[in-house]
Amino acid sequence: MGDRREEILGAAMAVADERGLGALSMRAVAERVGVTPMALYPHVGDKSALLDGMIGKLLGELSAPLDRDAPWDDRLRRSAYAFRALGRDHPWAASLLFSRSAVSAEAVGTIDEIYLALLDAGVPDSEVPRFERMLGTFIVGYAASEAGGRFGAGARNPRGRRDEESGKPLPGHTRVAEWLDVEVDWDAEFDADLDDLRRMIEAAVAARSTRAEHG
Amino acid sequence: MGDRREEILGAAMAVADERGLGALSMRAVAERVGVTPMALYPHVGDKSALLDGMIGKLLGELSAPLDRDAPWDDRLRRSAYAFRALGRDHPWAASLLFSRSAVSAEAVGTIDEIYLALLDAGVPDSEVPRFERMLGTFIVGYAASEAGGRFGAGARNPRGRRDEESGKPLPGHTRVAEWLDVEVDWDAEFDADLDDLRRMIEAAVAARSTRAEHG
DNA sequence: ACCTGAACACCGTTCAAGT
DNA sequence: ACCTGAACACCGTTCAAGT
Repeated sequence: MGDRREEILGAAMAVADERGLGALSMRAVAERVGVTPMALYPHVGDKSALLDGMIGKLLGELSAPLDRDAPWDDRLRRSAYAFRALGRDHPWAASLLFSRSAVSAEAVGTIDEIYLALLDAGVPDSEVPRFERMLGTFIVGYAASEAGGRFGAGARNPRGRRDEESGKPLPGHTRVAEWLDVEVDWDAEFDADLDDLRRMIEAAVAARSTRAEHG
Repeated sequence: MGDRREEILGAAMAVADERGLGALSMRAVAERVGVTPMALYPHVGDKSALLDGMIGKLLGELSAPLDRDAPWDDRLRRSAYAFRALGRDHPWAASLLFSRSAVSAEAVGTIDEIYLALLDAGVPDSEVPRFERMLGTFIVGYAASEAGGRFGAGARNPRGRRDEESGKPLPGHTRVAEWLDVEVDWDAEFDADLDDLRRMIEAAVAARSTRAEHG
């Protein structure tokens, strides 16, 4: 039934993996399936729906590692890793994750894991959705930055202390110049960011309980 | 000289603003300028270069509000607002910000403001670039989520306590269910997120100075 | 129910030619 | 130096027709 659909989505993902999102045409997918372009439409809808289907399938395969006995921050970290790995294995997905809110529909299992981790951390119920959105924004953003090239090498350090074109002085760049030329370990940076976010969550919990005591 | 180029980039931005990125074709831009499609190429390069030029121009216009006497967190907040406003006024830009590392080249003034704010906050020089990337990832991600629909309404709360398709239980969703149906004030959420990030920065500074005392 | 083939209205980009 | 016009190799999607 949805068998052919699954085959088509798989073919589309393979095309995107191998040749990029720009080469993903209905015609290319059809050729890979061994069928005429028009034969795709009854199964996956038009191209926009095909893209939705692709990220849906991808997120559905994102297995949430249970292990509910592990500490909340380990579980959170594991979910973050899984997401980033997904963006690394399928760069075309990173940009799509922002535009298709279908995200939530299929990633609902992973989002539930994050809710549970935040609850275990002591985040009040009312704040859990916001923190999930915040962490999700950062994690998806990090994956998209890597995949898309926002963390471009070298481009960050304008040679010298002023912007070449405008001649405007750049005192901030000057002060941290020595740290702009170092090669960045993106795995380590992601870890450091997650550490800071974990501490942020702990601090939010602590602030809340302090307020409760004095209130 | 670059006069015509500027005119073309302006026309391209107008087309994208009015009719979306999907309707941005070389032909549409050319028509708006009152010229043949091929006349664009010497001035802005091919379509990929045109897109680079568009976000370059946009980011160049992002005026960094100086006011260097204001507290560091106010300045940081103002930069964050400016960026989000940009994504709101030009939704097509949000997705492009991840893929084009040209970002940094033109936004270098704003990045310098953020460096200075972080330095004033007491962040050690070596950590400033990482925190800037982290904040930038979140801010651009937030703008992209809004523009692209990742923060989709309603889709977040699977009706009931289980995923309809798989039948898997969703205990996290169940516990926070009442907070998933409330209408979100995205301005307030952005403010709350920035507050938490500010506290995160303060905590990082405090942790560092404590370590220095005991070391 | 599922697929094909021809056709339509678009693309980005090339090339040779015009002034 | 700057632009045009015709052409090429693509797109997504329609429609009527085939089995």
